Amino acid sequence: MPRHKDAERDQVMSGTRRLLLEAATVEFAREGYNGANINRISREAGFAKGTIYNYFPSKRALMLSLIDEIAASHHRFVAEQVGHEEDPVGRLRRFFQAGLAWIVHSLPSGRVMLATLNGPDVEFKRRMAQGYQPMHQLIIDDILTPGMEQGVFRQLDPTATAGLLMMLYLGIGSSVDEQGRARLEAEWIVGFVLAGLRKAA
Amino acid sequence: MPRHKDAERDQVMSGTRRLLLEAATVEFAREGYNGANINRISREAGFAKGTIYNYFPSKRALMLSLIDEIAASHHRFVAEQVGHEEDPVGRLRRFFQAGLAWIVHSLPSGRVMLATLNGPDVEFKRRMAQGYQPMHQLIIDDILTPGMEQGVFRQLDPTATAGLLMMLYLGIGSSVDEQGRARLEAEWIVGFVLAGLRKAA
Amino acid sequence: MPRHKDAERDQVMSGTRRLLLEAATVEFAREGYNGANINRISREAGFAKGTIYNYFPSKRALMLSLIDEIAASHHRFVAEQVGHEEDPVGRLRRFFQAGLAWIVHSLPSGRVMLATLNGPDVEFKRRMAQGYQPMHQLIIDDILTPGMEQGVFRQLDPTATAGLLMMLYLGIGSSVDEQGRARLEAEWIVGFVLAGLRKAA
Amino acid sequence: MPRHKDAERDQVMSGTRRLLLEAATVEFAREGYNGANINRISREAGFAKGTIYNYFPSKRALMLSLIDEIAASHHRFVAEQVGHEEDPVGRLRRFFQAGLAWIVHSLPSGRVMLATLNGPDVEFKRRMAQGYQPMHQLIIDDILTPGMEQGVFRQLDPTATAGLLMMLYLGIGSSVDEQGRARLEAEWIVGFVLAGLRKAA
DNA sequence: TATGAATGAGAGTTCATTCAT
DNA sequence: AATGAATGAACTCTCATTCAT
Repeated sequence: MPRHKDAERDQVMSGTRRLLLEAATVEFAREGYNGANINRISREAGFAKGTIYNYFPSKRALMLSLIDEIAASHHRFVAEQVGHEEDPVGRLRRFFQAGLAWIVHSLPSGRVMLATLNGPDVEFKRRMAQGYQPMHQLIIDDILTPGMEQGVFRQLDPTATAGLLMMLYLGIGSSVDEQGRARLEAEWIVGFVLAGLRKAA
Repeated sequence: MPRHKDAERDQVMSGTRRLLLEAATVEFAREGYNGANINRISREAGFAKGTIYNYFPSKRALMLSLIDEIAASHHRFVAEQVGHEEDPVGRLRRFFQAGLAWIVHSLPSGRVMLATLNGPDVEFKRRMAQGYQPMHQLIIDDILTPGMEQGVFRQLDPTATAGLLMMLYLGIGSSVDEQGRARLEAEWIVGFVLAGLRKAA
Repeated sequence: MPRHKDAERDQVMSGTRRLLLEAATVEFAREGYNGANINRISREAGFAKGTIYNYFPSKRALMLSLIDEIAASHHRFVAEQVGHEEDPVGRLRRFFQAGLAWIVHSLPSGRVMLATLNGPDVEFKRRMAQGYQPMHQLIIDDILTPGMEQGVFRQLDPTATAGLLMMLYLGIGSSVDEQGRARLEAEWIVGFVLAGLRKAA
Repeated sequence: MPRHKDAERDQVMSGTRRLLLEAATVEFAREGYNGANINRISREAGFAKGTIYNYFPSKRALMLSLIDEIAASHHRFVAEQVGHEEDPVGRLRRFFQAGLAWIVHSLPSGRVMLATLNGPDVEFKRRMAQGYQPMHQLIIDDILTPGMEQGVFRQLDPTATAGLLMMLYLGIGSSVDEQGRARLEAEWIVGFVLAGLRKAA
C-alpha cells in the first residue's frame, strides 16, 4: 500500500509524461546530466525525438522536474515506512532500512540523487536539497525530538544531528554497487549510530 | 615541511603539465567532466588550445591523470598530519580535521573527488576508489588497529569500520559549501564517532 | 531509356540523400577522401553542415555508400549498353565506348573510382573491387565466353583476359583529362585488343 | 651494377635527406598524401619532428621532391634493364618484366606513383607525368621506332602506342597486391601486346 | 499531440608549421 | 644541424532545439 499516493499522481500526470521521466531517470543515471541525450530519452520512452519538447521546454527543465519527482517519491516512501513504527529507535532503524530499500529498488533514481548532490551544478544541487528538506524535517520531528523527549537519546542539536544522519544515509546509498549490493549493512550502521545517540547508561 | 614530496614532484613534473593539471582541476570542479571544455583548460593554464594535447592524449586520459594526482596529494597530506599524533584518538581527531582542512584548502580537488565518486562514470569511480585505497589502509593500520590493541576502541571489523569513517569523512566534504564553509564541525563528528568506537566504560 | 532503373531508385532514395551523395561525389573527386570536407559536402548539397549526419553515420560510411552507388550505377550503364549488341565483337566495342561515355558523363564518379582503386585505403579498395565484380562477370559471360564459343576469339583464360580488359578500360578512364577529353581513342584500343583476341586467320 | 648512379646520388644527397625521403615514401604509400603525418615521417626516419623542415620547406615540397625521386629512380632502373637487350621484342619483354620487378622491389614507391597519377591533386599528377616523360620517350625511341624500322612491328602512331603501353604497364602495377604478388603475369601481357603490335604474318 | 528532418553552435582532436635553444 | 614545445586553423562529429506537417 505504499503506492496509493503514486496512484493519485499517475492519474494527474499523463502516461506520456511519466514514461518520459522514467526514461530520463535511467539515462541521467547512466550518463550524467551533460552526457545524457535528450533524443535518446524520448526514443527509449517509446516516442519520437520531438515529443519530449511537448512536455518539457528544455533539457534543463526536464532535469529540474526529475529532481522534484525523485525527492518527492523518496520522501513518500521513507515517511510511509517510518510511520509504521512507534518508538524512536524503531523509527531510526526503519529510516536506514527504508533508505537502503529505496536505493536498491530505485537504483537509477538513487544514482541521480547522489550525482546531483555531489555534482557541479549549483541550481540542481539547491533544488535537490530543497526537495530533501521534508526528509530532514522528518528526522527531526519524528525521530530525534520524540527520542530526546522520551529520554532515549541524549540532548543534541537536532539540526546538526539530522544533517549527520542524512549524511550517513547518503553514504549508505553511495556504497551500493552497480548490481544493487550494499557494501555496508544498514543494521550495522544503526548500531553504530545508536551508540552515539543513546544516553550514557 | 609537508611539502618536500611535492617539491620533488614539481621538479619531476614539467611546469606546463602542472599548470595544465591545476587548470583542469578548476574546470572539472566547476563544470563536471562532461561539461568541462578542454580548450578552456589549456587557455586558462596560459597556453594555446592545442598545447594540452602535448601532455595528455585525450580528455579522458587527462581526467585519469588528475584523479591519480588528487588521490595521491590527498593521501600525502592526511598521512603527514596523522603522523604527528601518537595515540589513536588523537590520530582520529587529526584525520577528520585534516580532511576538512584539505577540502577547504583544495576545494576544487575535493569537488572533483566527490563528483567522481558519486558520478556515473564507472572507470573514473574505480580509479578514484583505487587511489583512495592507501587512505583506507591508513585508517586501519594507523588508527583502528592500534586503538583496538591498546584497548581504547572496542573490537570491530576493521574494514567495515574504516568504510564507515571514510563515508563520514566524505560526508564532511560534501557538506562544505561554495565558500568553503563546512555545515558540520569536524570536532562534533569526532565526538559522535568516538561514542560509537569507544569501549563501554 | 537507360534511366528507368535510376528512376526507380530515385523514388526509393530520399531526395536529400541523393543530393548529398551527388555533392559528395564532386567533393571526393576534387579533394580525395582525406582532403574532402564533410561540412562542405553538406553545404554544397544545400543543407546545413549537420544534416549529412542524419543520413550517414560517418565520413567513412558516406564514402562506402558512395562506392556502392558508383559501382552499381556504372554497371547498370555498361550492362544496358552492352545488351544492345548481339555479337561478341560488337559487345566488346560497346563495352569500351560505354566505358568512355560513362567516364565523360560522370567524370567525378570516374575520378573517385580510379582514385579509390589506386589509393591507400584497403577497405575502400576492396569494397570498390567487390562492386565491380558484376562488371568483371559481364565481360566473361556476355563477351568472352560467347566469343570463344562462336570461334571469334581464340581460347584464353577468361578470368585473366577479363582482368586485362578491365585494366585497359580503367586505363582509358585514367587518360581522360580535367576537361573530359580522352588521350586515347576507344576505337583505337578496340582495334588493338581485337588483334590480341582474334583467332589467327 | 645498376646502382652506380644511385651511388653518385647518395654522395650528393645527404644521408639525412635520403632517410627522410625513404620514410616519406613508406608513409605516403600507407596513408596517402593528405593522410600522411609529416612529424611521423621525421620520427620514423630517426629524427625529431622539426628536422624535416631543415630539408624540405613544407609537406607539399617534400611530396614534390619525392615524386621526382620516384620517377627518376624508376626510369634509371627500367632504362638500365631495357639497355641489356638488343632487339625490339626483347626490349619490350624486358620493359614489362622490369616494370613488375621494380614495383615488387619498391612497392611503396610504386603505390605512391599510382596513387599520385590517379589522385585528385593536379600539380602532383602533372609533376609525376613530367617525371615519367623520359620513360615514355624510351618506349618510343628504344622500342617502338626500332621495331617499326626493322619491320617487326606494324606502323602505328608511336605516341598513342607508347601511351597504351604505359597504361598497361601501370595496370600491371595496379594489379600487385599488398604482399607484392601480381594478379597478372608480365609474360602473358607481353604475348597479348605482341599480338597487337606485330605485323600480320 | 506526435513526428522527424533540418539546424548550427560547440566540442574534442589532429597536425603542419614556427622558433628559441 | 637538430630539437621539441607551442601554436591555432581546420576538421569530424554530437545533439539540444525548432518547426512544418
